[in-house]
Amino acid sequence: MPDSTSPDLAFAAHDHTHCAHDALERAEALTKASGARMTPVRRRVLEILLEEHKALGAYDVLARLAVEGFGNQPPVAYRALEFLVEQGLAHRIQRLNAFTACTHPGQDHAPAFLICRLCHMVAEAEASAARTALDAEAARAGFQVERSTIEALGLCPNCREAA
Amino acid sequence: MPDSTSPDLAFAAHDHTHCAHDALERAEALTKASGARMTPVRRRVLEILLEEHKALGAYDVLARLAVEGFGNQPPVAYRALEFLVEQGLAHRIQRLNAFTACTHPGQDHAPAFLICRLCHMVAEAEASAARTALDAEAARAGFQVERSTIEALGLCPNCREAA
DNA sequence: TCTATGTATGTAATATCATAACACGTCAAC
DNA sequence: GTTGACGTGTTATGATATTACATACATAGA
Ligand SMILES: [Zn+2]
Ligand SMILES: [Zn+2]
Ligand SMILES: [Zn+2]
Ligand SMILES: [Zn+2]
Repeated sequence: MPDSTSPDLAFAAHDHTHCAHDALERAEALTKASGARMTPVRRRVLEILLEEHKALGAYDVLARLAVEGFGNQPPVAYRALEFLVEQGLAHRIQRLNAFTACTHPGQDHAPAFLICRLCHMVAEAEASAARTALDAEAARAGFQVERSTIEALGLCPNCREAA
Repeated sequence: MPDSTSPDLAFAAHDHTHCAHDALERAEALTKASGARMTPVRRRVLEILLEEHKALGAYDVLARLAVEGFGNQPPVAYRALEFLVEQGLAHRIQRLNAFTACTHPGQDHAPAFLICRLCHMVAEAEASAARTALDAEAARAGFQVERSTIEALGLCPNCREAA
């Protein structure tokens, strides 16, 4: 996302090769800067997630890794995914038990996710207004929010038009 | 919730026996009115969920059912839970892969959930403001929201005070 | 009443998602 | 060159969820 006021690019036609390549470069730079180690497995998992704006299950990722000569046991995938999530390079989608590459690495953010129920594309959306409303409502009950999950299921612009 | 402007009772000290009994009665009335069949398994599952303001996994529910002479295979629990969710008598908490009894059956609602990370209590909170913000942000991306999940993890008033 | 129909329940088998525990390899610090 | 931190690989297991099929039960016609 170029800035916090324009909608996410994921659903729009775009040069995805560039989009993915760019995200990977930013990831390399970020990990280098933070001292985190971007190893071959981790890089490859990120590349796999970046292939499409969709969410992949850990076992889908694992299958891809396995045929490429990496380990083929679940922890191999889960650990790399966990690393990416910790580094803010990927997100976990609770609703799908799956993971998606972050489209704005480096911008500290807690987005909402827009999940198309037809084509399964996933986009990030600005969630600060929704979070503010949620935190306020929680506060009325004396509850202190630490993290929140905001995920929407529906129709992306493309599938909506097709229907 | 007495009305949509007061916070959820779940975290507050209250006569829970009455709270649960009342919810069960409303559930009976609602299903009767709608023609849905409140069978023994389904009623028992709702009673189990109503015992506490917490979320229970399907297998926890199943274990309880099994010792009481109901079936002891997963579909027994999952089907009853699915029924209750469809009827608006229970909710699924995505973050926990678990289910909780609805505290306002009959009021058509799509609440947010407040999940205490210490005592594991779950309360419902009014989510319309957050949803409105989310829908608006989604619309900017051309996305049409059909359902959304809003769940907050944090500290309930009791645990917050204790800490 | 009998029987047809839809719905609920029970069960077996399997699929899917996730983690614990331990062994081994690499690399940098000392 | 030993130590310690970290990453990877593997085994085993645990946790969550669904498919498929058989059986029981309610209720509505005939
Ligand atoms: Zn992101
Ligand atoms: Zn779509
Ligand atoms: Zn109560
Ligand atoms: Zn608490």
